[in-house]
Amino acid sequence: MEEIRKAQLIEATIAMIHEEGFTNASISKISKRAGLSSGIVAHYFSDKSGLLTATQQHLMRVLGEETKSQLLHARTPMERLLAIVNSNFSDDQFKPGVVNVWLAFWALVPTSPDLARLHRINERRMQSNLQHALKPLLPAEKVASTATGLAAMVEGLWIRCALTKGGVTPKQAISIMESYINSQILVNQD
Amino acid sequence: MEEIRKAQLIEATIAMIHEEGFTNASISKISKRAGLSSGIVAHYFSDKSGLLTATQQHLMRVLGEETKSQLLHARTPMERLLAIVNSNFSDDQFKPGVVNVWLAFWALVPTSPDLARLHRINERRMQSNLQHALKPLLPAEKVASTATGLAAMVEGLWIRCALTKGGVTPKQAISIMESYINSQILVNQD
DNA sequence: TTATTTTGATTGAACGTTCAATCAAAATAA
DNA sequence: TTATTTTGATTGAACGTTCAATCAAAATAA
Repeated sequence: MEEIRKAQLIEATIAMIHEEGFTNASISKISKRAGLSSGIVAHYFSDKSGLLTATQQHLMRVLGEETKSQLLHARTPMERLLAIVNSNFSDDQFKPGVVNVWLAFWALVPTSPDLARLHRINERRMQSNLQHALKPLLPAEKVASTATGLAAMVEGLWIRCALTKGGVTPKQAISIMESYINSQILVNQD
Repeated sequence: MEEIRKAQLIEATIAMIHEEGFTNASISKISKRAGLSSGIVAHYFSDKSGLLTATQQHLMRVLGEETKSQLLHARTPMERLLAIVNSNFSDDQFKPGVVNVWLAFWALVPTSPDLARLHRINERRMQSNLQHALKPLLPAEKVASTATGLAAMVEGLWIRCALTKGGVTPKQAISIMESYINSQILVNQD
């Protein structure tokens, strides 16, 4: 029961943030949308910020599982890199509700220790995944900085895909990142 | 008088968003911080969203002037590229208030047509600046995509510098972007 | 004087939180 | 079995607070 309710409320939170924006997603609207009463949020998440933290945690878990599942089928280092990149640009990651929650999340990181913690976890996981995949492809001293550059590109291109309709498509974004990876490998081999 | 007051209020907005976060920056706190009364905001900006739009516009103008000024001293195409990159990573761009306003700005773009407009303007200016600088360095068909990739890296690395203390430094960020530029040039020349 | 700027009290809506009350289901007792 | 007790999920009204917006009045400038 508890897990069902939590899932309902998290889903309703994403939907409301999508429909009315982060600022207008109130507890009463969210709970009504979930078909539940307003008091239930306090019962399961103690307060509003608990609900928002849980919602972001949920999105990070979804992304993490998508990455893990794509990594399963990857055989070569290059396939592993593309698996990581692709999982960040899957359709799931561009559902409008998801986009708005991630953007609100970043905006709240500077003032919420809980969210700052989540942010750090997410960044480290990405960095570690990329470094592991890059290790066989680059000289040791280039691995970390290239991983950081690629992680930044993932973030920056994702934001552009998400915010600018009529701008870069996920397909173009992936090709730009492939070009970055390939040129870094090419330049560093000899 | 009007310009003085507007500047005071914008500065107070940035300060309050820094000190208490975007969510808690109310009109009364902002105006008190500026040493003025609460009604004055409506007088000069018509409403709160007008004040926020003007604040973001101000930050974009500051960044634009920083870029323009750095471009003045650039002689070669490569110097022009680095001027653009450097202006995005100057100390001014990492003042905590400035960081929080930019992050809140992105979060509000999906629900505010005014801010979406500002966002598009900013993105186009960056893209155009980068393309102009890259044109002499790359084959024509590579210019646009490399500019997009570089713009994304600027954004992504800036977020990392801003949000993750103890993470990437602006200096490292710039070196990562230089490496991207150089490898793209090298790979594409023959 | 007249026009402009500024104040700050006031309004009313919206919000997050709290909590006593409800109720179906499960556990226990007879 | 049937009756009673207990649990825990859930409700929804009430509370105090905060907020953006309004506006008449005061202050200031021209």
